[in-house]
Amino acid sequence: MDVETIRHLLDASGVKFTTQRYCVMAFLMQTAGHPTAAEIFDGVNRLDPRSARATVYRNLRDLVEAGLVREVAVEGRSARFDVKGMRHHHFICDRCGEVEDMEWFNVPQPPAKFLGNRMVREYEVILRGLCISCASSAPHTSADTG
Amino acid sequence: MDVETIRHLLDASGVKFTTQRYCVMAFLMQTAGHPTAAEIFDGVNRLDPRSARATVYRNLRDLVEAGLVREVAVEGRSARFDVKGMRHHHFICDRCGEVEDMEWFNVPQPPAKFLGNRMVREYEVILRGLCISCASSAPHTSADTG
DNA sequence: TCTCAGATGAGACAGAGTCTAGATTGGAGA
DNA sequence: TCTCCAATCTAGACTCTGTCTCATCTGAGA
Repeated sequence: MDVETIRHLLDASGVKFTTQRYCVMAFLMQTAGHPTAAEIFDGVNRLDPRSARATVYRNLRDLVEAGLVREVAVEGRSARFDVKGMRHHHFICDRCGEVEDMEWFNVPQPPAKFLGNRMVREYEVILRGLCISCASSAPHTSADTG
Repeated sequence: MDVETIRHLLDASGVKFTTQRYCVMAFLMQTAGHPTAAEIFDGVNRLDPRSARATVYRNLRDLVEAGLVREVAVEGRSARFDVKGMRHHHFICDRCGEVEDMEWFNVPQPPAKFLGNRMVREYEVILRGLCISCASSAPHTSADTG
């Protein structure tokens, strides 16, 4: 992902372009999984050690607010982040904690009687269970998909 | 929720009954929302100041492991907990951060081609947007649910 | 009553995230 | 190019959340 593309993304979202923000966006775009803030801090500084921890956290928050980055809701102590690209659902492994993207499939809108006057901006499905590598090493049990 | 009911729940899950565990379960059962561990610690000690912080955290972890309590996946620094009762989805307010239960509605199983060899134990839908009270005080915008 | 495994309490410790004050950067205008 | 100023960054102290350790307590069974 080149500098100009990221510059345009930031401009379009009203976020000023800085080297540090570029590094965060570039790291997220080249990383397949859902890195924690600490991993992003490490990754950014491995390439070019110039971002303070506070800067990385502040920029992540700014990018989330601007809608360029998504904070993934998972149990556990540290926030995980995800560049907003293709829509997808998430699969969380019970055993290793890995968060995987699941290809998007349509989910019916919640019935209006349940929503009341809530305004829904987005939704996603979170699936839990055993990821492919943990499932292959686990004793066989029947899956409960509710 | 009386003592004997909770004692039976704990027994049935192989968790030894203690006063501290009773207090955590009772607090969760009488609390409508999704309290954080710190709120549970406060709540338990408001009723009967006898649980140390480590004990509350340890018991919450034990109860989650035993399947009596669910840790709710939300963004933010602190874990939120929920007694496992009726299945439900979750609605997270963008503005106030409140986590609300949404009555259960069926969601189609993810297509097998997306799942691969993953073993799904459970799933839930997480909706985001504005809760009823925030929506009523917000300027009207169209909801983007797609 | 005694024993012992498991649970608890107190507090030190570690990790994750926030805040603050001063320094730096970069765009606008002269 | 220089100066000004607002936005941003850095460093590190700080807070909050959660875990760990170890001495003590509890209660069930002998």
